[in-house]
Amino acid sequence: MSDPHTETSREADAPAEASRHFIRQIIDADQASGKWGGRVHTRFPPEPNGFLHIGHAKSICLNFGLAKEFGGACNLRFDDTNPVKEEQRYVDSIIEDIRWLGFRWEGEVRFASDYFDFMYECAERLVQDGKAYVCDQTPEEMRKARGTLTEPGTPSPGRNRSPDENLDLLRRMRAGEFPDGSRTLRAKIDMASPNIVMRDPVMYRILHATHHRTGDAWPIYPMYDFAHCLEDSMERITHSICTLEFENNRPLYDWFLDNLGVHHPQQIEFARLILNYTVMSKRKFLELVRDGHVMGWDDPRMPTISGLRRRGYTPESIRAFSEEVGVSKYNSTIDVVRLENAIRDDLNKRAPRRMAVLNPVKVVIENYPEGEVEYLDAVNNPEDASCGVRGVPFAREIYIERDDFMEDPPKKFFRLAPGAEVRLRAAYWITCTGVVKNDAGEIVELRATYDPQTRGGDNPPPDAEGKVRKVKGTLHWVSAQHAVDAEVRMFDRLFTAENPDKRPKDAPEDPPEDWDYKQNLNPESLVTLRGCKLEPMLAERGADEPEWSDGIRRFQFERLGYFCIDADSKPGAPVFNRTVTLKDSWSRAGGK
RNA sequence: UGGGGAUUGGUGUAACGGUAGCACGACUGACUCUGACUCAGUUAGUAAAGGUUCGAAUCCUUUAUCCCCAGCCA
Repeated sequence: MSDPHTETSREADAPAEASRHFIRQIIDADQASGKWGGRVHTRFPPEPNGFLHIGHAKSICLNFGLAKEFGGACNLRFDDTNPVKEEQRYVDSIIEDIRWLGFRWEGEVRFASDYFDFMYECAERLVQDGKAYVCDQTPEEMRKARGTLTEPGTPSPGRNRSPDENLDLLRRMRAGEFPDGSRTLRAKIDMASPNIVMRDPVMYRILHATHHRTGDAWPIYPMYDFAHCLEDSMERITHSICTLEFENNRPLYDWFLDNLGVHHPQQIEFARLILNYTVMSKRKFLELVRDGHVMGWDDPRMPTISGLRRRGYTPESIRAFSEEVGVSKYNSTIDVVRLENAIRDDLNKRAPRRMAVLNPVKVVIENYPEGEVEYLDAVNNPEDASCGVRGVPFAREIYIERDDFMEDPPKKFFRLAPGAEVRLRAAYWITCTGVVKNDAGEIVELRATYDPQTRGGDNPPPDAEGKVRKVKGTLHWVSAQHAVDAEVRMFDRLFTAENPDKRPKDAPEDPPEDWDYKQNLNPESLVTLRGCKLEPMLAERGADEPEWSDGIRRFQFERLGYFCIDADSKPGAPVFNRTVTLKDSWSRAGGK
């Protein structure tokens, strides 16, 4: 039962040593004062109008994580108050993503639409109390009457209607008597408030739309500000955690809750996650998918949870990342290398090593007997001895990486070159003895000799003077006759600019409307390699290959990076996705 | 120009009137059958100016900069 994956997942969270960020401190204080009777009840309230992204993952980890940490509970509740934008398929994908991230919610999945009756009752009560009224203004009229940031608004004519008249009108709205957009129900607060949110906000709008759950039962739908606080209240949420932009709305929630005299959760705002080299809005995701810049919402280049999953990210790495970036009210930008680092860190410990040659060049080992094959033991994971070894076939003809050979190498090039000796990982030391080129001058084959005394990659015995020969470089390789062909998709960041939304200074001036973030798309974000050569173990699941909790098979291709098997794979035609490269101080130093 | 938030090394985040710490990055070096991992070391910060105090990142005043709000979206 002690499979290495559950162990790692426990380590990945480690809230005990985690920093006491400001929300933890608030809860600490509440627990100390007994404010909620020791209760901690949070919720994650997505709108089912798109796929979840890494920013949501941070919120999910926060809400579910806090509940777990304080022995409380966290609800999953869909904020489905706008039927024209919401769909069941989004509900399904969101549920899948949260489960995949490893979180379980309290009770059943909840929906704002479950509370529509209650919300409506609340609305009638506010009308009866003279605190809400039906407004007949058109959207344009309402906008003009709202005033500006510096000027107060002017009251709607409907503002002084009697409660009885308002109640009658509201009931007729609810009965479906009026066309879309003809009337609204508004809270009677303060048209001169410096906080525009408080200038008689709309509570209900008329919308004859079919809702994905309530069907045609309702011709009116509550607005977010009115609905959301009541949903939290209904569920007796203690800590209602949301992003910074809702800070302005908090006084309005307070107003609704206090005037209704219902359970009043504490709202706490934190800064949403911003990552560089990517975009993070549903509108842009939709656009990238629609225009074919990516293959879909789950394209491995997308920062969606489904995209990261397909890319090969593990739930553990995303949870660790979320914890590591912290929680504050400062609008900071996180470097994507932090995310890449999180997945490297996890996969380094857990991913079995395999050898794969992506850009192959053949090497013929001239002094190795023709027709002979031997199986050499290769370590599956140097980080975890319990993973054991596997047999890798070796023969006279092998493939190595084209980049691992240079005819005229610079200093400090530890790989293969004419006359140079290198180690083949887990196999023999070879020395390059020749280069075969075609008429175009391209290298088509390398010739080499091997040293039988280095079998397994070991150092050869000392020579007559007691000196031991050494090599600096170790190359990965694959036996030509045993190699399995594969397609490998090399993903890179989707945008070349740190902030894709920012117009570069050298962008053409006119017409300025012509420029948008898509100009920053990275044309090389996907490079598909075909005819890659894999060691045979990669073609089938080996006995020594661990089972991943989500069924996705992930590997380290030695010296290259981490890769996973894509769902596009077919029997005999495997497709791998590159999750992330290994850190490479050679190329960083300008080696390549 | 109204209101609401925010500002600590390159990046992110602690310190809550008493030694500015941690992580990531970068740079050195060690180790190495992955130029990976690991290990050791170096680097660099309180937005500005005043004030209170024995003592200020922390309290006060002023300034600067950034973010959010004028949907019948959430």
